[in-house]
Amino acid sequence: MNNLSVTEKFAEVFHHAGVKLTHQRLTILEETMERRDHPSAEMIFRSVRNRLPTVSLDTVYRTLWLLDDLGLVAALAPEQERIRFDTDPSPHHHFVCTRCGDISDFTDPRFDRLQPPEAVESLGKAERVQVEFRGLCASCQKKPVSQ
Amino acid sequence: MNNLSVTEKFAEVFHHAGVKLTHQRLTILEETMERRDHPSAEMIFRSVRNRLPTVSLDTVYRTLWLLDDLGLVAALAPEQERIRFDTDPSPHHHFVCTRCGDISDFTDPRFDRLQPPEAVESLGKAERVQVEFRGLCASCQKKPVSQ
DNA sequence: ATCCATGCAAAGTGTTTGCAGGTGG
DNA sequence: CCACCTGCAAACACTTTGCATGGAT
Repeated sequence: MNNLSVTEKFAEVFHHAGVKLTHQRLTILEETMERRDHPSAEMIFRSVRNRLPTVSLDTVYRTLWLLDDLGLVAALAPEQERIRFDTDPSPHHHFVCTRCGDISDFTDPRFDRLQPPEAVESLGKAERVQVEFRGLCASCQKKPVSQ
Repeated sequence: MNNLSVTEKFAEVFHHAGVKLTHQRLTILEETMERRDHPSAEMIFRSVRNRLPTVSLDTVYRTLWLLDDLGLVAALAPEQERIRFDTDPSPHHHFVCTRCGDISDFTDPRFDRLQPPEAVESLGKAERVQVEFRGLCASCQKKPVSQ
């Protein structure tokens, strides 16, 4: 019964946003939500294809960005963003704008001293810690609706 | 005199790594280190081109990855890594392997409650915080020298 | 003199877009 | 039934690679 209510919740989110819940989208959503790694579009594409052999990669991309818009998944980099380099070797932290992708630095000694919890010890050897706040940057807040 | 010693320090790092400090590399390094934004390869390419009109984009790429290897800059995504999606809507944090790029989740209520310092308030409206530990994951530690 | 690095061009990869036909609400 | 969505293919953008020349130690 939990399954049912989860699907219903999805349906409601879709309905509220005024987008159609096609069976491609539902399949992509299901395959996506059941993962606990951090899959690329390609990885999701492969698992969706097992259930829906005719689905296309571009539909997976479009659907993932849709889910990102709806807040059901979180993209780990803003759309169309390419690799960037951090040129500041001293310890600092980031504020990332979820709309324009701009990354700003700030410093806070409290954060520099954060120690990895036990859970991390088993994952690997932590050499560096960085705190990331995400939200709308000042300049994107000023133009609320514009693209 | 500080300028001089900084350049000397670079020269020493290069020498110690057994790579040549060509004037292309020095120019790229200088243009890179003087930025405090988070430039893409293309952005660095444009500023280097002002001083060195014949430099090619692929040299900039190769040099940036070299600087990353030397620890002089930090790439904000592992090499060849494409966009990934976080499918877990609940609050959690990341351990990122700097070699293979694998992202693992862990939870820690202490981190969920971190408040943005004043410096962040002026940058934008923080909606979410995520702590990221970086280092070698357990499986990469086991194969220390491998490709 | 030798090896490494560069520039060029082409290939490669991941991602987006235009369009015609199909489908959900 | 109409607008939205899909699949296909082509376009696109960013990044990497092969190779021959040039340059540094």
